[in-house]
Amino acid sequence: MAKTKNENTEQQILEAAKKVFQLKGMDGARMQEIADEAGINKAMLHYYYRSKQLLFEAVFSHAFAMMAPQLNQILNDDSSIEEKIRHFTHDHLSFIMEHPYLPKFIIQELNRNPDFVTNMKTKTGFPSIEKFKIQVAAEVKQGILKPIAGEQLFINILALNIFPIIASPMIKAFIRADDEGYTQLLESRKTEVANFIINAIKA
Amino acid sequence: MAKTKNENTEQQILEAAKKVFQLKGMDGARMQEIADEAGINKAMLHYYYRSKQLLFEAVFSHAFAMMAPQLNQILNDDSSIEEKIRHFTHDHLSFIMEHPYLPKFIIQELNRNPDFVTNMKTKTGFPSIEKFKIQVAAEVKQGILKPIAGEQLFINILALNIFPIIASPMIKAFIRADDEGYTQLLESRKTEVANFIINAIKA
DNA sequence: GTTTGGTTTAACCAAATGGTTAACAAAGGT
DNA sequence: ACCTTTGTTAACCATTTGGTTAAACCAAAC
Repeated sequence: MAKTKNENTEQQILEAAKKVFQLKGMDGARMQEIADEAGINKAMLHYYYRSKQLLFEAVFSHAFAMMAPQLNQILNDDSSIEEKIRHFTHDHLSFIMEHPYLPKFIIQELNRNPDFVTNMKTKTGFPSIEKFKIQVAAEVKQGILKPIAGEQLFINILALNIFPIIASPMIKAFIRADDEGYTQLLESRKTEVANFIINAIKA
Repeated sequence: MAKTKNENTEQQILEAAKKVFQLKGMDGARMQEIADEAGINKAMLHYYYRSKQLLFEAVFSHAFAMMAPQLNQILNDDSSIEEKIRHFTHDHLSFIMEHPYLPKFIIQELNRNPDFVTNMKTKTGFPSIEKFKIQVAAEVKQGILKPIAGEQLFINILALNIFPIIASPMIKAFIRADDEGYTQLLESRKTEVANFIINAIKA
């Protein structure tokens, strides 16, 4: 059997599909463009992935799988809330600065088809917020933190980290920054966001 | 001239286009669907708006025009930073809770075509952050606020308000809330977000 | 060296898409 | 009454879209 090229091709298709889907979204992506990007015939896409929908789901799952472990870091780690916040904001912002299309893509496509999240929840490794909520409640009771619900704190952390990435074109316009200036602004946030949050919640 | 229906029709088209474009985005929207939604013939869309692109731009401008005044409230009002934050977070979150598709739509389409923001910047009424920056610097110097750059504070305010709306499907999944539970969570944020921010920055 | 079975290609297809056209209807102005 | 302008419709059009097919290709098994 001819196996020389095949493992390669399937991977090449996935890489090309990631590129195109994450840049243009499901609706804006064209199978022909993915084929061109992969340097192969359009029929090959269907040979390996049957349909646009299935190829898209492969890409989406892959993208989601890259984000999930990051979240588990803050949700299920054993350090204190303050330590978690300092580590997570820094690491996570560094990560999405290098993959800005990941959160854009996931959030956009989840808005397009909210039912999609149902599939995700069944998958193993889907982040659970339970432990984090208990920990926050405990530290509030101990007087370490000002009263706050774990959900709200979690949302705030994500918001402060992710929003500047997904809304970058709009924010760039507001603050009149070029790409370099904006990168520098984000660079500052790697430490400033943690200070901001901790000031907000520390008793 | 036949005017009986016309003023009506053009508006009906715009309303239908808003609905469809804001729900599905430029790429996902179909001219036929907009025509159906408006209860008219597809040719009428082109009669009044020439092309999909121009109809889309009409919708986008309209959407942006609804958001801009809200931002000018926090950027150019004359009250103190603390007062601004309390008023803005409450009013703005109330507003986007009633129009959740507005920020989703604007951010999604700005990511699809970042050059689009250039057109917006030239329009009158495009929010400027200058006054806000000066005010923040002044209050920091007076010792009212902890040191923070105006841009960063502005980003944080927007992030805490807007992110929970645009990422709602994802967050709903994380915190395992149904629609009602999520609405309640957002309802709390109308006052909690202001407290959070003010705790973070007040000296 | 021929068979074998996965791989790759070019040509093809039906459906959908944005857009156009030509005819028609309604309304005013003269 | 007649003509012009504006609004509306149904039929049509070229192109693009995701998807299919049948034949060619090619490395290995026999």
